[in-house]
Amino acid sequence: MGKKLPRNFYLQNDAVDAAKKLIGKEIFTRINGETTSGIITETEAYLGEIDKACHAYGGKKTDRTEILFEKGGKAYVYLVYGLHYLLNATIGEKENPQCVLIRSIFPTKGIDIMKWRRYGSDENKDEITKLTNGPAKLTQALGIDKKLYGQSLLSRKIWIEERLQIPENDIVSSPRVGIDYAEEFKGKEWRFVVEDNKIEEMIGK
DNA sequence: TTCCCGATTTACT
DNA sequence: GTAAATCGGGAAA
Repeated sequence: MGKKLPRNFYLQNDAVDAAKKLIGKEIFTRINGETTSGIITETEAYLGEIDKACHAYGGKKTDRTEILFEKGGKAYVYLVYGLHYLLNATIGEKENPQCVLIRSIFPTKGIDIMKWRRYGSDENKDEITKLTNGPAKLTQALGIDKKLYGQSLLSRKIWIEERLQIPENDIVSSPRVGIDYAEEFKGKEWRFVVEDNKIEEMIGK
């Protein structure tokens, strides 16, 4: 079993570094006694007050964003397009509202449970990676919704563990997705991806 | 109180 | 390739 990431990991004041380091870690939820997990394969960094793509840009504190301003290591969950919940890990000391969006995971534990949550049955025969290869897909599979807003990432409901050491060369950076409004920040390569087949090689599937 | 539109997914043509 | 689904945050009025 892996080791839970310590509080200190989330207190660094550099979401870009944190986003890179979260690649290859394993995220778990335990909802209604059912444990599900996956290895993180895609992340994006949101750099807080200075970042026009970040919800806390300009220090904007609202009911939705207030958790970003607390000490790092919490789940920032919010609804997009009226339909989908997205999950972020908050990063930084108090009053430093950075975060990392988890955009894709490689399913590991509780795969049948995740299939039920996504498809309403465990019969689906799509490639396993399709189960959780999107920011809203993985929240649905992991059973994450508004109830986990603000939940500590060192809790029993949701947490992240050490897992794979991904070689630097296997992590590809690119511009973030869906933030064209962010002007000079839209080109920043603050998105990090490792290919699914690298994960498969490393865990021997 | 009204109005606009989004850090997406899925099912169409 | 385009469009529908569907909620609520937050700015404007």
